[in-house]
Amino acid sequence: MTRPAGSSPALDRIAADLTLALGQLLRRLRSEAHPGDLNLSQSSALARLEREGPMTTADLARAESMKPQSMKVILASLEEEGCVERQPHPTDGRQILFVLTPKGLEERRRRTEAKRKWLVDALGKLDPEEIDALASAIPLIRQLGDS
Amino acid sequence: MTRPAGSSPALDRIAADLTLALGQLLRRLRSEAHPGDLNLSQSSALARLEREGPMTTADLARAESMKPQSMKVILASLEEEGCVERQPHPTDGRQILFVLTPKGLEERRRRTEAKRKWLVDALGKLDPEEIDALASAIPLIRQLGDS
DNA sequence: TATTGTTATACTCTATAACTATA
DNA sequence: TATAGTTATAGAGTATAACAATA
Repeated sequence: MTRPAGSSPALDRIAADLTLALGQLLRRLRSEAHPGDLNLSQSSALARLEREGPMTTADLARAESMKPQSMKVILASLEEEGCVERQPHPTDGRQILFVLTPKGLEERRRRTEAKRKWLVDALGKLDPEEIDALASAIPLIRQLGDS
Repeated sequence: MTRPAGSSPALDRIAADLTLALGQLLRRLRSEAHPGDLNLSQSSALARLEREGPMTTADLARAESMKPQSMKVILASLEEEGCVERQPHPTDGRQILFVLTPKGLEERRRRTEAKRKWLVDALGKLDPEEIDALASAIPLIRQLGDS
């Protein structure tokens, strides 16, 4: 937006700067959460179940760059609160599909509200072109995470 | 870049998408670290000392959105490895300034290398315009974190 | 008394290792 | 035997609370 294409600093520098900016924003976001709010991993898992439909622990773990044992803990907490439910796998008796419940959909909205509100306020302080530049970068960040 | 200004989706949607994308990239980055590598908080603290010069625990904690007690743990680990050193405050006997050492500079480079390399590779898969769009967004992400 | 830093303790998130059950 | 899931345990990272020292 503000800089012509081709004049990008070296990838090295971008990588370092992105890492630092990312870490800081995440710590800041976490510090804005209310007690009882969902953490990033929980809301990310719910969001993925909403986007992609029922998934197994192992598939969710892979998608979220986690070990299955770690994802199990997250799913157990979500299950206990009624945000997800188990569903037997149609053909493979070993596998268990997890499904997002209507309550899960609602809880995700409600218990990420404080972080969302803080971030929306922070975004509101940017210029429209800056917001647009940031919005354009989001799919790219997601693409990096999927690499 | 690819979308004219003014057509941004609601800030709400941007906030939610950004949060998810950041969380995923963070988990992915962490999973690429080698044993013994610095974590995001440690390297971020070192980077800040490099940029801004000697700082106190309390100032660093504020800047990094942490409690002073938490920052103390991070500084203690860095001090033990010789990455930072204490320096008495010239006028206030209560305060202790932390200074980046030459070794700290070198360790930060060396022990963030795996994460950096993975991210540089991932960036390399993007188009030049996409890299440029991402680079433009980094100062904005940093600005959000400072809000 | 207000502020800087420290100590002690606990909680959250994620990992490794060992085990069970189905394929 | 390979794979999905579970259980148990441990580690990293950060928080809260109580304390000490200087201002």
